[in-house]
Amino acid sequence: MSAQQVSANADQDLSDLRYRMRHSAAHVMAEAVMKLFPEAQIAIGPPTEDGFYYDFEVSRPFTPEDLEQIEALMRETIAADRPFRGETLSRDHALERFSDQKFKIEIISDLPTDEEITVWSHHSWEDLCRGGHVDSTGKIGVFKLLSVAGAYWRGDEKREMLQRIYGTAWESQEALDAYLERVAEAERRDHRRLGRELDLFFFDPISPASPFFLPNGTIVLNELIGYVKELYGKYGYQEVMTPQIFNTELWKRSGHYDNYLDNMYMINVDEREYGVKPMNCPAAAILYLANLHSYRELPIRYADFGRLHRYERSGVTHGLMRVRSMTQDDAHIFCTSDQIGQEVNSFIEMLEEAYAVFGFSEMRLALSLRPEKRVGSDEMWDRAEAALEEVLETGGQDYTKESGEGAFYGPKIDFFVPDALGREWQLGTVQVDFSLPERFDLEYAAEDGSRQRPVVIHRAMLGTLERFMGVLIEHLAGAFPVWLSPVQAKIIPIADRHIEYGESVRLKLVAAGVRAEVDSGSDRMNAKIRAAQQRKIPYMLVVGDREQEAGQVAVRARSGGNLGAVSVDDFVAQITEEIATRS
RNA sequence: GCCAACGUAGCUCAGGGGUAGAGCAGCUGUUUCGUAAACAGCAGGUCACAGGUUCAAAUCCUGUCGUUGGCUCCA
Repeated sequence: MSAQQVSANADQDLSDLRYRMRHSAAHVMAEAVMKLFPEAQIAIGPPTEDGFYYDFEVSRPFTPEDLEQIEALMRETIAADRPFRGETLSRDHALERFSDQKFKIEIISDLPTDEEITVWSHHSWEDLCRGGHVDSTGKIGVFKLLSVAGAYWRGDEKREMLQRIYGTAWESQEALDAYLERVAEAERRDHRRLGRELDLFFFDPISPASPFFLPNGTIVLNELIGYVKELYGKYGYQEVMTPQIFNTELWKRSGHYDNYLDNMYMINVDEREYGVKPMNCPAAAILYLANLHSYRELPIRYADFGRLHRYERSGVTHGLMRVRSMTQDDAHIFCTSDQIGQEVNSFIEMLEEAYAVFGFSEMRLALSLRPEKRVGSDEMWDRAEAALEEVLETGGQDYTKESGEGAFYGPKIDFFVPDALGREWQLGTVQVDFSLPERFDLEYAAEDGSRQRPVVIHRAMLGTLERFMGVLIEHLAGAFPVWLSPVQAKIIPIADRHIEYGESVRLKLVAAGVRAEVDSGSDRMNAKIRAAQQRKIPYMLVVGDREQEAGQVAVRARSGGNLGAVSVDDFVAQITEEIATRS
């Protein structure tokens, strides 16, 4: 066996141990809850990525004091080191055993009749469970209860709201501490905190869930857009601009009025009803209709950075990650069905080029296939799904197929990237649409002179730019590469007599297109350096007598350390190169 | 939308029926300094908002708004 295999096996053993510990901890927690709340109805309690939870129906919500008591009881059970035992029961026997537990009865009743029913117990407490436990409660390791949250029974918002207790369990105190440290680090990377600290954006209740971008944040956003536009030049897109508000007629035609009205902001003016756009696609269709199109023109790629507004239910918004006012690097490609493959391929190529620049390596791809409720013929779906799948297969990317998850109008590929806490967010997406061309009666003149229906591909590369910026901030912990940094170089005069020289350095940098500022305050150099470090400014240029004398700047990098003095011209050349190459 | 917690100065937070507090940031002055915090002073508040209880409410109660953690949702 190779060393690699040994370590792979060790990883497997450890994750298996954690699974069993956490699953066991959930049982022990449920036992403790039942002791304190004998009337509790217990639902389910699985292990998770970092811990475990268990859902309960109780007469009142759990308090922090309850959690302490539950923890104390759990410690007793763990200290008593009760062995876990499994047994197989008949269906009737199981129903009888859990006769006062309505959720368990529902689970048993829903099991296929030929399924074996197993019960796992430690000491006198038992739970319906397919198994996967440590040998005894003493082997549960180090655990901690974390929080209480509401959760619907069976994830259905029409069913009972249960109380879920989250906990975490690890094989050692060190592993638990490391986990808690990871959580603390994630908090330090939280884009909402960094957004305030770096003066990027803020929120105000006057427009809930809608970010206000300060000058610094606007620079980052505009740099992102500038980069996307650069790629658009290379990949053959044309930018367009479309209105913000449309007569309801448009939304009825596009299907949004029937399918998306709950998420739209509606306006009544002159006794007519208008909708603020939540998506750009219908406007793209109107643009397409403005002219007759020949097959020779296709594919037509219209890029639209229009601002969108969606009413998101309260409780689902989250910093920049889920907002009500947003901009996407959205585009609509009008092409023949034969061109779907190459268009999707070219899009993914562009996306990978861009994501590599941002250092997103943990991307996940999902291919979402036809849902039950859909438009278009089976033959069209066959072709579109096959086209997307072929692109993924030939591209060699890992991806998961998610059946039934496609949009009603066509299949799609989504690109997910995790935030600081490991929660995944969809950024890029590419979606084939058979519906829009039908609804808007889009046509092109084919080679034989006949009128044909084009296909529309909706695609967003960075996706919603607000969300992209949020994920990017967490990914970089706020330390933007030079090209994205709001301030690229901070000039730090050591004493007041160096301000004038510092200003001359600034002018040279600004002339070269560099965002540079002079810190002309009366703080000591050390304090100015500290302030610049905290702002995560990539370069600090210290100027004192020596530099002024020699026409130099003493360069300090954000990453720490004095890089020594170089001539102003050399520094300008170096930083402009770094900006131009987005390195 | 649902369950829960939270909302005090620009930020981070203390205070919890009887005069509104700290640190950082800001402003003013002094200091002019060589690679992560000089010193002093000043200013800063409808304690989210609206009702109620009380002699008295930032504090207790109710409602509203917002935020956070989950759940549900997410073309």
